This record gives sequence, structure tokens and C-alpha cells, in this order.
Amino acid sequence: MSALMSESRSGLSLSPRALYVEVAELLRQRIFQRELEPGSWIDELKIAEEYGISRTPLREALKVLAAEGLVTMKVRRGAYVTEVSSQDLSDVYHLLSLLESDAAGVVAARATDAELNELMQLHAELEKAAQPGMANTDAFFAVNERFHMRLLEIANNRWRDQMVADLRKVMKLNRHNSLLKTGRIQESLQEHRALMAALTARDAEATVARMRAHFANGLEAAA
Amino acid sequence: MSALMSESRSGLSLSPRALYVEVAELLRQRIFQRELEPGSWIDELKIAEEYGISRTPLREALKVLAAEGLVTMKVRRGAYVTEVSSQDLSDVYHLLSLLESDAAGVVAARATDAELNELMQLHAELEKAAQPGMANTDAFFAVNERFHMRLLEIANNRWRDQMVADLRKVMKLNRHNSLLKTGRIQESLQEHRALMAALTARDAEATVARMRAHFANGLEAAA
DNA sequence: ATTTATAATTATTCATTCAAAAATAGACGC
DNA sequence: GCGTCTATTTTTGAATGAATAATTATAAAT
Repeated sequence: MSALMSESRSGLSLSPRALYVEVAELLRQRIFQRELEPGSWIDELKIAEEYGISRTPLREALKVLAAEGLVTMKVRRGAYVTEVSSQDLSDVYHLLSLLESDAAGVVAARATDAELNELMQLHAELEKAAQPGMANTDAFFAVNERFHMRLLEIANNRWRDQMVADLRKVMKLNRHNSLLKTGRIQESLQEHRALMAALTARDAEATVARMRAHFANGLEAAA
Repeated sequence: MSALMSESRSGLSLSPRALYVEVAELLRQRIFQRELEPGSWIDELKIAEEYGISRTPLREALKVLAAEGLVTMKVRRGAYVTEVSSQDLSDVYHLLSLLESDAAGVVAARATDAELNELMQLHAELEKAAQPGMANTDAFFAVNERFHMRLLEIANNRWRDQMVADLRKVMKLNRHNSLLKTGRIQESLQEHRALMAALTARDAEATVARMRAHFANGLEAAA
């Protein structure tokens, strides 16, 4: 019992987080691991007892998850894990593509040279991870993730960052949650190269187009 | 006291809402009316007593508003109304432009003829409201709002709808919350005509460009 | 046998109570 | 006179308790 006590109560974190934030994070993980399945109701009492907390912070956590779209609340019925249809999945992916492509365009237009160099550095790591022989898929995904994250940071729009973060969480509700089709490493790398070319040329329009193309090929076919 | 009792407890609404939802709505209104000013702390006890409720549903409502970006929560400090800088404002407006332009493109590509006719109908009302002589600014704004809303509905992406709704709420935190500069009725109408032309031609790319142009001219200079 | 109505149980929603942390004010020392 | 430390007060955070709505189960009637 009480995975919370060991983590949050020991209190070694620099910025202490509220209990409901911790609980929200734990629930998020359980949802993503499909321990809590889409469509299943969340039993407040059961979860609260599992974590050794009261219902109050749990209910606050559920409100947060509801705002993120991970759970849906029904009056006097409680919360259930949101079910995402393949339509939802493609809708969300469309928006991710739109937002990140736009961010890429902003970066092409406004990033400092130092920031562009950072991205080139990350791209170099990507090339390395994709070298035949090592074919480290996980590493490729990880670096790819860092690249996209850094790009968003450089684009410097905290509202967009928040939206992208939320949309990505929704994508993770699906079984096929990777934003890159498996076995597409080489193609993906090619797209990244084209993207970097447009970025270093500081051609915003081309950058947007390249990022869109990157996304267009990325969505795994929905279940 | 208790604006709530008369409204929610009489219980005549078709779908009864939870108390925290009602409270969230009331707080939203007070924030938009600047009765609760950006930067000011929200006194839980004071508000709860005003509404004649306990702090529990109020705190849940604050979590919802925090997710919308209307209030910001600080651990062990409580919630304050979010302050939006002019940078924030332009960032949010940029995203609204991006999302709604994309929606317009989708509509151009995929709407049924009946749906396009609906938009043409709304546009006709817009023309009417803008006729010199009557110069009904409020009516023009209202119809314009309905047009944008209907366009989003037709684009049929509930995740985008949610994001646009949230972003618009953030825009309303600013004093100059109209999405159309005052005294720009005729220019705005011209832009709308161009948009309709692209829509009826079912030219998605042109439609996106027109909507972007419409937004590009719309933002009132920040305070 | 199926359907409807009623009763009982379960779970959520809201209020109240308790605990802990931060702000404030006052006193003491430098 | 200014700053710092401590005590008090205020406010947030969490737990528990009470009430209400919904679901399920049971029984009766058609």
C-alpha cells in the first residue's frame, strides 16, 4: 500500500507537489499502462484505499484528468477512462501535426543560430541511432522525442506546449501509441534530413511542409 | 447570498449539473467581468461563504479553471486569476488563427452542400448586419461569432473545438477581448466575402489563406 | 414468463472537521 | 533604525462524515 508515502512524503523533491498532482500522475501511468482500461469506471473508494488517501484529493485529481481528456465525468456516476475511437485518434493526430508543423515554421523563422545548432546536434544523434547494425529502435524513438520537445521549446509558446502535451497524452490512450510507425526508421530519418535542410535554410514555409509530411507518414493505422 | 440556491437547487434544468460545475461557471463570469482581476488571489473562504457552499466543491471548481488556464495554482498558496501578458495574448491568438484556419480548410474540403449553404446563410446575415445606416456593431459581432462557431462544428473535430473554446476563454482575460477590431466592420466583411468565395469554390488552400488573412487583421493591439 | 414497481445497497456529492504550512505581527538583539 | 527570530493568526490541504441519487435485486402483477 501507499506508493505515495515513499515518494511524496519523504519530501526530497525541490518543488513539493500537491497530493492531487501526484495522484493524477499515478493514475495517468495506470491509464497508459492499460491497467485502467478505456471505458472502465474508476472506483473512488477503491483507488483511495489503494493509495492510502482520502477521496478528496483523488476527486481533485480526476478533475485534472478530465480536463486533459483522459477521463470523462458523468454527473452522479463518477469518472471513466475515456474511450478514443479511431476517429478521435486521427482527429488528435491531425491537430498534433498542425501544431508541431506550425512550431517548426516559427523556429525556422525566429530561432537563434545557437538554437538551430542544438537541433542539428540532436539530429546528429538521430542519425547515429539509426545507423544500420545497431538499429536501436528505442534509442531512435527517444532522441526523436527529445528533438520534437526541444523544437517546441524553441518555438516558445507555452499555450501550444500545453496543448501538444495534452494531445500526446490522449494519443497514449491508444494501444498503438507510438507516433512513429515501427519499421519506418529509415524513411523517418530521410524526412528528418529534409526537415533539417529547410530549417537551416531558414525557409519557414518549406519547414512547415516537411514537418507535415513527416507527420503524414507517421500515424500507425488505428485498431 | 446564494445565487446558487435559486438556480441549481430549483432543479429545472434538463441535465442537472454538479455543484462544482455551476461554481466554475459563476467564477468564470466574475473573472470575465473583471470583478476578479488578473493577479488577484482567490479567497476560498470568502467565495464559499458568498455562495453559501463549502470549500470542497469550490476547490474542485478551481481545479477546472486552472486546467482552462483561467486561474493559476500555487502549492500552499492557493489560486490567483491568471495574468496574460501581451506576449501570451499574441501567442494564444496565433493558435486560434492556426486552428480556425485549418478548420476552414477542412470545411472547404469535406462539408456537405447543405452545410455550406448554412454558412452562406450566416454570411448573408452578416452582410445585412453590416449595411450602412443600421451599422449594428453588436449584431455584426454576434453573427460573426455564430459563423465561426458553426464552421468549427462542421469541421467536426471535438478536440479542436475544446482547444478553441479554452483559448477563447484566455483571450477574454484581456480587456480588449473582442476578436475584431472596432471600426473594422467593412474590412472584416470584405475578408468574409473572400472567404466565402474560396469556400464555395471548395478550394481548401485558398480558404485557409483567407481565414488566416482574416485573423491577421483582427487582433486589437494589446494594452 | 416477462415486465414493472418497490426496496435495499452502493457510490457519489457536498459539508464538516482536523492538521499543517505560510503570512503577519511583535519583540528582541544588533 | 533595521533586520531577524519567534509566536500568533490566517489560510490551504486532507480526512471523515452525512445525505442524495442511481443501480441492482427482489417481488408482485399482468
